[in-house]
Amino acid sequence: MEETKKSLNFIEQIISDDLASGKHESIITRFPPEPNGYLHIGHSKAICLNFGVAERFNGITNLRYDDTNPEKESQEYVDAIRRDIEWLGFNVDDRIYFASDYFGKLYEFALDLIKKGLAYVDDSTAEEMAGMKGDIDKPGTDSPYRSRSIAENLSLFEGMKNGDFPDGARVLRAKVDMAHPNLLMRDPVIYRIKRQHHHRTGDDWCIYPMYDFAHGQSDSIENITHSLCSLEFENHRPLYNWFIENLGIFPSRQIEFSRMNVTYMITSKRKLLKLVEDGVVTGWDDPRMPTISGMRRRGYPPMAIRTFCDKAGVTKRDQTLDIGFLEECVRQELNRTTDRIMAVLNPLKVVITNYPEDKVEDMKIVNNPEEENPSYRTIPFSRELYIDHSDFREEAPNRKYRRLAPGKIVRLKSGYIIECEDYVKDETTGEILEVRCKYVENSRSGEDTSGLKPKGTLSWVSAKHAVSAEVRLYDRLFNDPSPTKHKDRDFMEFVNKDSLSILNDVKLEPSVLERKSGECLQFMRIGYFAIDETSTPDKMIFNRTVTLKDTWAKIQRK
RNA sequence: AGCUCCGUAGCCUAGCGGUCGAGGGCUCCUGAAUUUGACUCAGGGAAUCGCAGGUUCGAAUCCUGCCGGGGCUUCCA
Repeated sequence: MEETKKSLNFIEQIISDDLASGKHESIITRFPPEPNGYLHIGHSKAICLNFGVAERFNGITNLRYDDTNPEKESQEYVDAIRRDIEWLGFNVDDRIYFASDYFGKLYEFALDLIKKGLAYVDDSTAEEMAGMKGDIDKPGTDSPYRSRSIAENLSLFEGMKNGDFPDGARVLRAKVDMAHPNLLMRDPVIYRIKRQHHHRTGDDWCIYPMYDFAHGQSDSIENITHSLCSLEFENHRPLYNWFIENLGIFPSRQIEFSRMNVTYMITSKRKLLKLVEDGVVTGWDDPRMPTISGMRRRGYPPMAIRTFCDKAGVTKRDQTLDIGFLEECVRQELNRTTDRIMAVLNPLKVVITNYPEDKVEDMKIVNNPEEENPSYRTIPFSRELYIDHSDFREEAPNRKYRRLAPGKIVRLKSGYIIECEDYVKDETTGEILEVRCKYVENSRSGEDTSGLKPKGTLSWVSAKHAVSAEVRLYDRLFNDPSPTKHKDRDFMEFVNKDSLSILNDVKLEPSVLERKSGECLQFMRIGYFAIDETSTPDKMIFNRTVTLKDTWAKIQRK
């Protein structure tokens, strides 16, 4: 059966046309992060787009660090960015570049512009320049230095490069048009003096190119055919093209798409940094962070993030995706890949009164029923078990209730059917301390001849075999879907104070001790949990990745 | 206000002049099945295609105007 061809997004259509018309024989895209922060969910869209589109059209993608502002950049970020991209599953081994590698060429480009009479050294202060820039509806005025001779510009620019002038004393500007309706075209600054140690070029340079002078030319140097960026750079495109035309270099084409927003998440590097610095979270990789490293630690599988980005699509409209959609992608991926284990978050002791004191049975249980050829393991069953507090009520609330209550029977998953006879309650606190049940001897899972049909199935753990662990329950970091969209309120006001709650005595089946750090498991009937990187066999720590869908909770809410 | 981009259900998206009395996904609702109230399956609800004109035998698709929303006035990227 022919699969219906997936439609092309608008960028893929452009590429497809360029290939069909012969404008390009093959394509090259690039992902150009500035190494001044960690990659987040928004970047993952750009990554998936650039690498995905290249893959689709048999092209290639460069990772290019846009490291032209040493003030904020560092090797730490360079490493983290690469790790995140590779974790998402994209190979960049032999295609890693740095804008800083082009500083020499960029300098030559600047010289070329000066010689063509298209760039000049300006001695004005930043304030003076701002004053001459004009306004949104007022044309700017020419700088008094705009008409300097080529020779003077050449020597002054060389002086800038040689460190003859203090930081900020002069800048190199492109000579475009001070009356241009697009503010970015009013003689933009293209080089500034900044004595700042660069993480790669060290102290080789004391002048650094601005974004507009570095980005397009770097694209061009690498023969990038399609330079995909977010909408905020739309106004930069005329400048991007102006430099390429006037320099007469390879014409890369910039195409803008809307960036991805996700409800209850923020994607401003500055704001994320504030969360880290203020100690709202434990670091860039805190499982509540929308960073790729945070999502990794949380247990989100890379494929889920990729699927999410692919399903989100690529357009130029403002895009705000429901965080529930992301979580659904995570569940879908985890459902097919994770093993199910027995876990009890809030342990309540169950004593099987008619089960022998010292008897232990190995019960067979499937690891992951979604696999084509499922494998099995065993878990111990004994007289004293734990079930979850939420699975017992002193009285069934309604006919839909399928769990345990006095007089009710229930199936213990992969174990026996039990009937509740009695329970022990602390009369002062009202807390249920213990539930007493009888098991049905011929109801053993897989060989049940009892004929009983309990409505509910509970998860359980043998008390004396249980492993106690810490479980971190994460909730959304903000309690407002768009914390940064309020004109009169700071996003920090919306931080969810209850975004983390810790359970210290979660009971797990003993097989968890064999699981590796980072592994994600389904706690049956509860959710997906990833073993934290700080977890040890002596003290296991799990991060809740996402809950399972919970229809019962929905019914109760009504 | 000047430039620029965008406007299809609560959210994302398909659509490229007739096959659209607008398709898909998420969400929502109902039912079936179930040793996970998960997964799966069946069905259902939800869209004045921003508005108004125009072109055309025919417009979500083309044109014009209007309305609404976003971005831009850093020696950041």
